[in-house]
Amino acid sequence: MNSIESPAPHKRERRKQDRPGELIEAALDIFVEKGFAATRVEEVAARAGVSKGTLFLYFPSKEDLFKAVVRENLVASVAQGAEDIAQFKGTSSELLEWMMLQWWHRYGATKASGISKLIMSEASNFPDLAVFFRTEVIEPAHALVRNVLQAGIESGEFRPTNVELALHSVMAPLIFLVMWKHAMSPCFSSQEQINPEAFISQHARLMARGLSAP
Amino acid sequence: MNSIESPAPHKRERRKQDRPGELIEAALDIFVEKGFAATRVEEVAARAGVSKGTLFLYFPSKEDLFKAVVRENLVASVAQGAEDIAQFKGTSSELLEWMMLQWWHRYGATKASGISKLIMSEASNFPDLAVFFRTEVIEPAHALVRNVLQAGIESGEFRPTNVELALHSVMAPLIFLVMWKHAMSPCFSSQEQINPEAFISQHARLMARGLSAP
DNA sequence: TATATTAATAACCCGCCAGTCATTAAGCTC
DNA sequence: GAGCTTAATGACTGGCGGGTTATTAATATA
Repeated sequence: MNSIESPAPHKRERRKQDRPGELIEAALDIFVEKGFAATRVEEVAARAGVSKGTLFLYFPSKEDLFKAVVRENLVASVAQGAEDIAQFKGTSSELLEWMMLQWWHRYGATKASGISKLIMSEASNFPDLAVFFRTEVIEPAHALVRNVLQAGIESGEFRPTNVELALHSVMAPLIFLVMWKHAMSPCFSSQEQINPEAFISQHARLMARGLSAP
Repeated sequence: MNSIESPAPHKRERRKQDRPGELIEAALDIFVEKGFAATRVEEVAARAGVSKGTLFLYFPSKEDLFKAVVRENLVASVAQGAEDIAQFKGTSSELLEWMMLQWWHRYGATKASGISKLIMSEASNFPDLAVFFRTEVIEPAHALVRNVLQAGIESGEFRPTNVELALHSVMAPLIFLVMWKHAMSPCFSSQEQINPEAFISQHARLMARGLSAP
C-alpha cells in the first residue's frame, strides 16, 4: 500500500477527444447544484477527473464553459419540442395539455431544467448570459407556444384572446415549477411537495376551459 | 476647495437611533439590485453613509442584516393583505382578480418584490434564509389564497377543485412576473415588455372561468 | 473646562477563487 | 529507445470581501 505521501498515483491520461464532453457533463451537474457565480471551476475539473489547468485548456473562461453547457443541453431540446408538436393529432386544448406535460417529462423533470432556474437567478448579474439564453432558448420556445395558441384561435376552438399574454399564462406555471423544484422544494416535507404532472394537468385544463369559445 | 488630500471631510455623526433603519433601507436597495451573495456589505454601509465597521455594530452578520430587511418589508405586507381580503365585497371570481391585482400594486410593483426574486434565486445556496422566508412569508400568504379558493368552492361558485394545486395556479403567474421583472426584462425592448396588470387580469379571468361551476 | 462613555472609523486579517505558466510526462515516429 | 510534440499538471498570482479590532472623536456629565 502507498504511504500517506502518495494519495493519488496520478496516471496522466491523454484523451483530447473526450475531455470537452466530460467537462460539459460535469459542469452541468455543478452549475445546476450551485449556480453560476457559486460554481468553482476547480470543482468542475475535479468531477471530470482533470486539473483546473486542463479545463482552461479546452474552455477559455468560466462563461464560455457555461455557454457550451447551454448549447449542449437546451438548444437541441427546443428543436425536439417543435417536432413533437408538428406531429400531434388532436384538438388545441388537448395539444396544450400534452405540450405542457411533454415539456415536463422531456425537460422540467431533468437535471437540465436547473439551467433555466440558474438563468432566471443570475441574469441580472451576468447580462451577457441572459442575452445569450434569450436568443438561443427563450425566443424559439415562445414561438412554439404562440403558434399553438394562434392555431387554436384561428380554428375557432379558442375565443379571440391576447396571445402574448396567454403565452405567459402557459409559461408561468412551467417556470414556476422549475424554480420551485430547484429552490424551495428542499425546505418542504415530502407530503407538501407539488405533484408536477397533476399541477400541469389541472392548470392546462383550467386554461383550456377558460380559453374555449363559448 | 479641498485638495486631493482630503476628499471626504468625514464629520462623524452619532445617531444611534436612526442607523438601523437607514442601513435596512440601503440594504434593500443593494440586495434587490445585486442579490444576496453578490451584495458587498461595504457597499450597503456606504449607501447608508457609514463605514463597514458601523454596519457590523448594528447587525452581527450579513445574514442578520438580510433577515431584518425581510422583517421590515415583507412580513407587514402579508398582514396588510389579510385585512384587505377580509373587507372585500363581491363574488369569489371578482375577489380572485382583485386580490391578484392588489398584490401587484402593493408588492409586485415595488422594490420589495425583489426580495422574493432573491429568495427564489439563492435559496439553495442559503438554506437558512429559505426556511426563514418560508415560515415568515410563504406560509401566511398561501393561507390567504387557500381561504379565498375554499370559500368559493364552499359557496358553490367554484366547482370542486384541488385547492392545493389551484393555489399554485394563482401564485405561479405572480412569482413569474416578479422573476421576469427583476431578471429578464432588462434584456427585452420596451414594446416587448409584459404589461403586468393586463397579464394578471387576463390570467385571473381565465382562471375564474375555468374554476366556475358549470 | 475636564473626564468618561461609546458611536464611528479604517486599517487589518484571512480565506477564497478565476485565470496563468513553467514544468512534466504520455505516446507517437523513426 | 531516442527524440519530439503536446496534453496535462499544480503551484502561483492578484484581487476581492466578510468580519475584527485598536484607535479616534462626539457627546453627556460634572
